[in-house]
Amino acid sequence: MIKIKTFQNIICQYYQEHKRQMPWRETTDPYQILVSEIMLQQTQVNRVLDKYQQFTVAFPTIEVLAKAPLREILAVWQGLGYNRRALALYELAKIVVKQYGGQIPPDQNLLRSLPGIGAATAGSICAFAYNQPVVFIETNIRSVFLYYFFRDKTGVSDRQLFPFIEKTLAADKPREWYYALMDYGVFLKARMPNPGKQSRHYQRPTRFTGSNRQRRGQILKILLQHKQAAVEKISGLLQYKPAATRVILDALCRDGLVREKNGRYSI
DNA sequence: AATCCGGGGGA
DNA sequence: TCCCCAGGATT
Repeated sequence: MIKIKTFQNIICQYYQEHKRQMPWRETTDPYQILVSEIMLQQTQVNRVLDKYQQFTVAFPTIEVLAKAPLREILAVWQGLGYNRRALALYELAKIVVKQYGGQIPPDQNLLRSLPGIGAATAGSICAFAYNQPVVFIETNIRSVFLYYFFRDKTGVSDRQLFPFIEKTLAADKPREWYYALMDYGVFLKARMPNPGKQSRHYQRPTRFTGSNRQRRGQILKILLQHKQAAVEKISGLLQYKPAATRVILDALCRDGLVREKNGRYSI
């Protein structure tokens, strides 16, 4: 078993020489860090960079975001994927402005109670925005600990990993430490088969082309281009059966991303 | 525990 | 083609 100090030195040394620069690492504004964390959920860094800049320019504060029309928010989000995240962020902004005086709560449990924020994002915000020595895990961190402490093991649960994350945590500089861990995880995955496959929680990606969620994205894009439209119109543009198109539209309505009035759909 | 939810870059 | 990404919510 590798010594804790040795492990820490490897991670820190790598970080000193190869740390990645990102705009959200240059700020301590909790709102901007929140935006980046939501965007980074299941989304690679290089695809977030541009959207993050656009979004934080269009909605520079949480108060501005809370007052913005959903349509404008989704318009900026368009192309990033998982559009529910934009809606959740919007709802979160309204709650924070109304109930927390506009301050993003510096507390894991409070954060987790907010829409679109789970354990990983709550931990990230506490570490990166508030420099708290919290213990959390996400995909890059997972890979690092699987590689160094569970080599040749399979079916490893996060519960088994947490004690190691806690023991090795550089509690005097959690923000930098977690940046370093994540950068190292990216590095590991670039030079070997994904260690994440050793995780009990690993799931193979499902195909996207021809999927329901591809059509959801296409429908949202159409509705952003048209003020409103009936099922037949959307179905035609989509080249998809009207009945099936309606099923997807109704699901979008239930999610709160789309509205229906007198048979016409809009955002 | 399994599924659903977006979209794109890289191998 | 396949892989998988700073995950969360729902069932």
